[in-house]
Amino acid sequence: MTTRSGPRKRQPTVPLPALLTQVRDIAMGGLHQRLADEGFDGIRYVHGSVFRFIDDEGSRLTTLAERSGLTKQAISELVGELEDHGYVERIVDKADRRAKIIRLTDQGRLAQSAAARILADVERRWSRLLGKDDVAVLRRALEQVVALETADTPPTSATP
Amino acid sequence: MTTRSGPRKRQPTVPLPALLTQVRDIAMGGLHQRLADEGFDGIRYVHGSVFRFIDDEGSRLTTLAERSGLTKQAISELVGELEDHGYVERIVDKADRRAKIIRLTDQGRLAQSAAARILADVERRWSRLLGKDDVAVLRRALEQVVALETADTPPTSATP
DNA sequence: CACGGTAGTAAGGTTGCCTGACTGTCAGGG
DNA sequence: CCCTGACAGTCAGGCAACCTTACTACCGTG
Repeated sequence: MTTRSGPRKRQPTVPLPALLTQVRDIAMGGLHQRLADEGFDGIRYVHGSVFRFIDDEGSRLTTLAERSGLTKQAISELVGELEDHGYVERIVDKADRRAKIIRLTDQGRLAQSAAARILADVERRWSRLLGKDDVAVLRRALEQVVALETADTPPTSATP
Repeated sequence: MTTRSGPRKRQPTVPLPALLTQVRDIAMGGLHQRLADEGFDGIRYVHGSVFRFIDDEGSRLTTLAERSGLTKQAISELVGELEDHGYVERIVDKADRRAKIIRLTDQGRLAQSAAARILADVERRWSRLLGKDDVAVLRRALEQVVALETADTPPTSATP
């Protein structure tokens, strides 16, 4: 049975934050569904913080933490999981033996580009459904809000 | 120390889900900041699921759970917290003594309309910053995506 | 070469949910 | 009637995704 919503009173417009969350969940749901379909196993929403922020030559844990706005411990756990699934590897930095370079494996690179491709597909699909211009405006508007309203707020994780 | 992001390689465009999350967090942050400023104490993000879905005449726990997509237990805890802060009250339904009607107190109604007012302000502010039309398109696009992509997915919480 | 700073790890706590099991109440049929 | 299945809500316990505090190993500089 289909989640009866019952008769809503009040509530003329859906609050914007709720809309944003719903749309994000739709996009993320589609992304991870298709990643799983393509055989990329064990990738969870949160792992986006690694895939999104890692450099091609690899990055330090600390760097990933700074960029994602998470703590080193949080990132460390995510990296550990991705390592277990073979998407990244930790290699000791020979120039600074305190540090380890987190680097995508070949499989990791595949997953990363698959994710990018799928998200591009999602945007194209939406362009088809509601018009190319509207989706372009959507994206631009979101980017501008972030640019204008971010005095100095660290990014709140959020996966690709 | 302003969260040095370092030189990003790759990543031509910010992934859409990340943008959506960032914008939502900006809106929600502003909302709760201003609610706190206006003296509405103890309201947390998650409480939105109650304020958003409760009817003016009050609603049952089960109804709130269905509408929000959360479990009865989760909603129950949120309601308990709001009750502690005086925003809602649980009254036994005389027609069905299994049920309790969750109803906003006067203070709760104040908070609810303050939230609506503040969110409207946020949208107005963004209209000023990036053009009325763009924000209108933004909203419409989000609503359409939800409408078109939601076969039968229960709403994922998301606060007002 | 001592010492403050940085890279990463370890341990444990908090938040926001969930599942499963339970109590009390309702309503329809035997 | 009252019995039984369904429903409203609560209780207990668990898990995910974070966080803070505390530590060890290594770096570079004076």
